[in-house]
Amino acid sequence: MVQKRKKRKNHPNGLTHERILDEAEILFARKGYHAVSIREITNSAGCNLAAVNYHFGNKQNLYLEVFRSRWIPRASRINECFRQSLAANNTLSPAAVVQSFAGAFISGPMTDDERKRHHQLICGELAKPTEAFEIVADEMLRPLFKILQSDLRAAMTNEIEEDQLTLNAFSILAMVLYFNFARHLITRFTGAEYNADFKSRLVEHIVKFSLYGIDGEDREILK
Amino acid sequence: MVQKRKKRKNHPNGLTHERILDEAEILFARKGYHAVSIREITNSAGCNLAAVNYHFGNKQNLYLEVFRSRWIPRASRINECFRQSLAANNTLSPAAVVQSFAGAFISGPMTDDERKRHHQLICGELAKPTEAFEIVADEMLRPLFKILQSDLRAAMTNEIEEDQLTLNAFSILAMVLYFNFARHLITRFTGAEYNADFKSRLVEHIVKFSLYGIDGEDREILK
DNA sequence: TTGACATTTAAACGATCGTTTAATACGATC
DNA sequence: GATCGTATTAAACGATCGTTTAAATGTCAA
Repeated sequence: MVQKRKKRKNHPNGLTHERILDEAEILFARKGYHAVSIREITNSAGCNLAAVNYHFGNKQNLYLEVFRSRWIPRASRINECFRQSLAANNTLSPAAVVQSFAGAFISGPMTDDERKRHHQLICGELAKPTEAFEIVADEMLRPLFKILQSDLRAAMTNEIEEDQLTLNAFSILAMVLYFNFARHLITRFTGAEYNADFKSRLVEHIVKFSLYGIDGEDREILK
Repeated sequence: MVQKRKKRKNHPNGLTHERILDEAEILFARKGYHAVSIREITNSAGCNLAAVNYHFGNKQNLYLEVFRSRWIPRASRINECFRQSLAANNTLSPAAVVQSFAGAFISGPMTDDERKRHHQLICGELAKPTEAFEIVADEMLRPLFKILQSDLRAAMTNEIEEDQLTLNAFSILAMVLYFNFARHLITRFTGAEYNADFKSRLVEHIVKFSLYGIDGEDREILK
């Protein structure tokens, strides 16, 4: 259960411990916790069935470890991307905040496969929360949400109530999550591919909609 | 498997066939398809294990029947509520469209338990789509979405491109679904109860945000 | 009342689940 | 090369899964 100093000459790609986490994430993201068996994971990882219980104790803990060692670090990269993208602007406008936020999630620093896995995992937790949701909410969502809120407040010219600001931030988050989340609903209804063009259109739309609502089209945006 | 003319004097509350559907919906909504066993359902329904396979063939088909006989009719009530709420206005404004739409989903014609079940079921399908998603998308979401789109177009004064209109409708749908969907995320971050007051605030917010974005607070809305 | 059909029941099926065990293989240290 | 702790393995555990079967029961029509 503990590895201190040893290395194995071992498997073609990486340590068993890591291979299990990789395959577990892929399968949990694709099919959900209960639809994946330990045997399925260990077969994909090319190791023995008992390896999961040896390295992670049990299935539930493997699932949590996927979030701790895979999901959270990737979420940090999104946050960092948001932060840097916002810092790149010399003026702090609401448009810049929303654009940086949406861009970090929709275009972001990840490959498409990574992003898909990432959102499918959080999606499963939003749908049927387990203990993993505690990790995600406390370590990622709440800090991110606070930052979005304070950045928005700092960027806005006119006064706004705290409750109103919170709801606005939720609405922005709603669109960002939804456009990742309900991706196959959107492609089904529009026929649009989720390529670079469409994603930048989405970001642009979210910015406009967040600033001016459904009539946002006609106005100037990036000041 | 077939019932033509018979009636049983039977069980305290209703026919076995219906009791199974009721309990199945509750459990599928609460825990998800794979986390619920047939034995759990039949125990809750107070009937024999084999009743599910007798009445519905198998577990998967019971799940689909929950959507066909429970979810879809309730979704139709939401659509009807939206339609009537919109017809109650004498003028067709974008605000009226969004308000009717959001109101139908968030306040709507259902009890809170019903609405929770309803959204948890669709939520599971959005997260990990099964065959049930085909039913939901074709019989409910697509028609509803078309209506929202055409109502929006009819209500708007200035010209707008079709693609832009589609994205606007998606954004409205995003907020409506999200504020039901991520309910426990919102209560966790805001501490607000989902009571009648908060729900009407949500509807009001969605209307304002959809019309004027994050700066919507200061302007006149319902003309 | 009897025959035909619908429904319910108890029991068992084989398959697969998560987990455990005990033996073996390996790698670093002495 | 012997030793010790780590890692991997094959095998089995009991539990539970979805499904099936065959018998019992209930209900209506004749």
